[in-house]
Amino acid sequence: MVMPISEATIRRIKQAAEELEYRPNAVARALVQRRTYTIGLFSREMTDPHFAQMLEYVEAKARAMGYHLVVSGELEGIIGHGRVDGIIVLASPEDPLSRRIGHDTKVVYVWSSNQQLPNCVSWNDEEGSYQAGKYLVELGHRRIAALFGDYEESVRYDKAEGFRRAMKEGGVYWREYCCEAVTDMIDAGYQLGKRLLADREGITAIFARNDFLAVGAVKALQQMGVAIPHDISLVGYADTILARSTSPELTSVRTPIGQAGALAVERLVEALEKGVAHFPGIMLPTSLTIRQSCSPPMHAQLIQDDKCVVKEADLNTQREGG
Amino acid sequence: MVMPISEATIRRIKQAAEELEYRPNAVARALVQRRTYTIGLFSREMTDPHFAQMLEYVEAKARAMGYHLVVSGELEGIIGHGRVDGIIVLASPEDPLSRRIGHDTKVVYVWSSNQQLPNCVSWNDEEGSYQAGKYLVELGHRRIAALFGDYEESVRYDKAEGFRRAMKEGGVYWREYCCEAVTDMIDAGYQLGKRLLADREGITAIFARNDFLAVGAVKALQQMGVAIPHDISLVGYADTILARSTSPELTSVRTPIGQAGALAVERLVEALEKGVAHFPGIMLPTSLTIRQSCSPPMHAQLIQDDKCVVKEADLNTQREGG
DNA sequence: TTGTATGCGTTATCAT
DNA sequence: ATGATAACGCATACAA
Repeated sequence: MVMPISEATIRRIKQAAEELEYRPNAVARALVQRRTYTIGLFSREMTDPHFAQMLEYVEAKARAMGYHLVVSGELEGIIGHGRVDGIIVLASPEDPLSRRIGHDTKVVYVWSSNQQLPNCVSWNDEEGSYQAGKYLVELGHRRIAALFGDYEESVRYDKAEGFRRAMKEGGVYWREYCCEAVTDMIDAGYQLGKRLLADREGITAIFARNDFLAVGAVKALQQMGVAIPHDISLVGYADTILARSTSPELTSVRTPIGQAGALAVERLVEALEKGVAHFPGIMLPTSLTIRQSCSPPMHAQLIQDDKCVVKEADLNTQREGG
Repeated sequence: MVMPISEATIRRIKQAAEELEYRPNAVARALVQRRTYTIGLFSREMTDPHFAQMLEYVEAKARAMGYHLVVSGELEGIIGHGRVDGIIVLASPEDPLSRRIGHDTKVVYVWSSNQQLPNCVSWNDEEGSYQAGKYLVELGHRRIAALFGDYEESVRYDKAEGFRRAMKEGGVYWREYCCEAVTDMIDAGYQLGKRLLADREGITAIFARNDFLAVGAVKALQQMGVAIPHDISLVGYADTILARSTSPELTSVRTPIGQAGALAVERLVEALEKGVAHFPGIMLPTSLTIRQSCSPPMHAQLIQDDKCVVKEADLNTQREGG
């Protein structure tokens, strides 16, 4: 039974604590309370601007809720040792990596998904890519390229599917550009951009799977004297600082990663403090941050009909800029 | 006295531990050992690509040394509660903020400084800026602008001084561009770039205090049809991903922030495990990452100076590469 | 070699 | 309303 404590006593205690500069030892408290008030954040890529954006929100929200944040690039280090009360995992619950998390560990996943996954705060990259593709189609583009980079990354498939859906729905011609073993995304974008121009397919718009590829493509286009968006429009993905670094600045699909991170903290803490075992999952909308890298296709004469017949002369004109 | 333990016993114990899936409780260990094997990382700006680059190294090094990493944007949260064994502070030891750290807290600072400060892993932004300035002077530039952004940030002064030293030493004309209350560095760079062009002072090279300002300046230059580096050369600072995002890619002063972070972890752990109270401080060299945003001033007719007469023919030859 | 007691700093319980 | 005491899970020192 909890007894009320007199005002005077409270003051006295606080006074003494202040004078002695007493700070309760968090470790001892954690031991007896079985609560560390610490949450773990796992991520494979800390250098990614996308991650940095999220980290800021997660740290701020965790702090606001009275929790500390330990960051790690290795799962084993933070789980199973009573070091953290729960973890936020920047990976899909369906990722093989997630199998290494015991069912006793409270965890919230933050990742892209095309469906609501339990204990997962997500957004839909399929939808985001669809939005990008649809936007280009609605601007009037009839020959569109997608820069996907390497084949490996699983996230690519969602994006590829969304993009394809928009292309099919619009009934336009499209072409996908990939390459193997990408070590440098910007350079990959540059190489693919050059290949795209060399192919002379009369492409008037490009969708890039991420801002790195988009930025690389911008290099290729500008180097060949192709004007953005006049000659070719371009959409990036993730809306990182990179999208603001080119001129013109890039229209880019914005993923709600910051908000997702903050929500993940909220849900995790809720699970921790209210004993909620699972939550149904949250799907956050993606959006398109429209900047200056897209316009309707300006070479009206290039476009004869839906099938898009390109005149040789115009192509040459287009290449003169270099 | 330590007694040797038989091989058989060790195996037996390990076997049992494995079978029972025993994982020692880190909190209880921390309590009795008075060691949490956790270090704190304090930083004000987690979104900065500069920070992201450092985080990766700090986390990796800490993990490699058997330590965990808690990240916080607030100092008070991580110190004085026995939560961490020591902290790495991304600020100068001379920063007012550093006064809030008790002398009982093991701390290593990571920050720019023009002198070796105790318990501080640093690099010299004065030197870095000098290198950038000197590089431009040696390329033959005689009218150089510096983009400093806002007046407030203290780090600016080191950079300003280094730049000025190079200008004075080279005996060239220079001009500094600042603005007040910067909210968006890229935009500030853009605004300052436009102002610079409007001033029509015959500037042939620009030094920017950071990559954000540089990227903004690139926008302004390209928008006004000024060719980089043909008409104006440009040097950024920090060598972040932004420096690789423009075309041409930016020559940028590289600060050894990753290495500094790793070293900070090493020194901190050393202090923790060997009881080293202080270390004299480490000064790491800055360098210049040379890309394609700088060249000798190409407007030969503009430059009467005998130190740098460029022939028109050479200019044309040199431009072919682009 | 192996078992056992004590303490780490706090919270929670019980008795006063 | 307050003081004493037992856990929390582990490491260590000491006894067996």
